[in-house]
Amino acid sequence: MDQGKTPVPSDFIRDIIDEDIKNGKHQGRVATRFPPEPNGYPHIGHAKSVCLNFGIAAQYKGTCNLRMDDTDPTGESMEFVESIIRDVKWLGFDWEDRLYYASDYYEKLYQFAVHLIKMGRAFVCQLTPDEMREHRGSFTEPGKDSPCRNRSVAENLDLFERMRAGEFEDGSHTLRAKIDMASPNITMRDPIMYRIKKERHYRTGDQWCIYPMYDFAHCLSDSIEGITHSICTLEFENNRPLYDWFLEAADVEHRPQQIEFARLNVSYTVLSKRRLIEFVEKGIVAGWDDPRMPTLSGMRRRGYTPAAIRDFCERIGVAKNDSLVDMALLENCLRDDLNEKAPRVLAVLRPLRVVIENYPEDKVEMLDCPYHPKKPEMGSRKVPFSRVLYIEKDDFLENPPKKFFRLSVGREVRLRYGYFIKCTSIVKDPASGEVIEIRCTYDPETKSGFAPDGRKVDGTIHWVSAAHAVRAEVRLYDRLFNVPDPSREDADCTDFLNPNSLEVLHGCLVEPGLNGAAAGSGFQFERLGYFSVDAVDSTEQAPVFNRTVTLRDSWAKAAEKGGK
RNA sequence: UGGGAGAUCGUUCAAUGGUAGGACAACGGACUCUGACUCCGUGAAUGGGGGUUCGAAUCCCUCUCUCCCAGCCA
Repeated sequence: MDQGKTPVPSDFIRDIIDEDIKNGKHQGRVATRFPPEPNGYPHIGHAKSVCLNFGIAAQYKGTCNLRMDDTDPTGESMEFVESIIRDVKWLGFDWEDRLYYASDYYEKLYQFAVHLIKMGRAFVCQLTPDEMREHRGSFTEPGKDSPCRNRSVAENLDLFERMRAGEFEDGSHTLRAKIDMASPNITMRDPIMYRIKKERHYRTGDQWCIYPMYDFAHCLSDSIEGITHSICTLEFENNRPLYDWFLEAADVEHRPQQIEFARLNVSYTVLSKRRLIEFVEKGIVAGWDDPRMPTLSGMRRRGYTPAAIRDFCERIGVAKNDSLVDMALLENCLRDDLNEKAPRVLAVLRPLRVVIENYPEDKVEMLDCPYHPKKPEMGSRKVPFSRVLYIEKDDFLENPPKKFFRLSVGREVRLRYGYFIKCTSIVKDPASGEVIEIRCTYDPETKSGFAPDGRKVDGTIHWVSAAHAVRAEVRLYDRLFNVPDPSREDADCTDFLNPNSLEVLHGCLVEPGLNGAAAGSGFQFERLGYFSVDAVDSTEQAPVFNRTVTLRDSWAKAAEKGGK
């Protein structure tokens, strides 16, 4: 597993832990957990939590458990469990043998519930959902006690047992904590602990028809596992008193501490699981691993590296402010990592034919091209050079503006790791007027990349040999949305979908060495960006590339400004 | 509206009574067989108003704004 950069641990959570250790709380032990509900694929927002929890555990030489918080059978599945396991592993974290499921605690939780009933702290309620809502009151008005609130312990015990036995219909009965219907914190108004759902659970099957609610299950699961610091997101702040209440009421010896931090938001993307599910179901994207998705599986397929994501999670920091992190930071982290690791190769996305008139017809030279300009240890490969080449369409302009460093009639450029070539004339399609071929001469003395007479060229462009190049399909991805904060702009953020988030390029040409390159491997196409192999066409062995991220391009930026 | 939480460069995270700093973004320059990379530099912030103090981002008061809570979701 590749290692990321060293963590820079300093945030309010670590301050709390330092203080706890100083005070000997939990005997100085640190135990965290990452507790996803397996009802979707994990995304970059989960990565923040994963890095935080596992990072803290590592820093304090503690442990971090992976726990499936599967207390609601609706929407949960083994497919999602598997995606979580795969992606957390991929990120580079190891929970050793500590993979747990809240569903494994169902019996224990049931016994805790029985205990609460016996202590007179919970009761079976027969209010309908509508009545329950009505009894709950509002922000400004206190709630009303349920008529069932003062049942005897014996009756509650009996009813709860029968709930478990399946005697009642969904929604007809609930088990509720007896707290305070007048609490200003609505979470504390006799919250539901168990509901009846005669639904098959992906792990426990039909064994249970009552399922514990989050607030009841989570704190006790933490306690069972000996978690010391239960780190969750800000929306659970209101639930913290309840977290503590259940721990106290259940009379457990171990009392974890809940700490909340702000969840991640990234500009131009949406990280709401509900919405991601919607994109998949509506076919807005091709699936959970669509390279445009902010899911870890999508990002992996796009060519993101675990190290880049870990680095990002460190750089964004941990705080309690609502924040919207600039996508540019994520891309910067990725470029930082890829810049070190990605081999450089030659590829042409939009080919323009070049004929070198003074180069022999049948001659082929194998030019030595290093894989990384600053890392000779990465080695090199031989790339064929011949009379007919293809260059990037963008690298030739018939009427170049002043600061254009590339090819134009009468101008000379260097072919990367090749020769200087000079454009002598162009061939146009008589019908469209489009430039379809450019004719050049080369200077045989410039093979080293330099001219013996010391003359310089403005630009160096990339190329492939026509006779040797491999055809490839290249998919260019862009942000899924065209507003920075789609989820805050409107309830239905699909109004802000970027229609150009995917562009498929056929007829791209890559250097021969990329023939049959392994799926998942990543490269930098010189001057074009970072690309990763999505798949290899089984019949032609032709690679299909995803563009991982673009290179910074000051020319494009200048051109964009100048054009306006 | 009741309760909870938060407000620092464009963005994000620091600074916990003593020179407001880093990263990303922006801009400028140097270098360059990738207009990349790298390096150097510049501009840029304490939500408003009071108070305490020799000194306040930090403590107090007040105002404003933002987010979360009225699922038998998590």
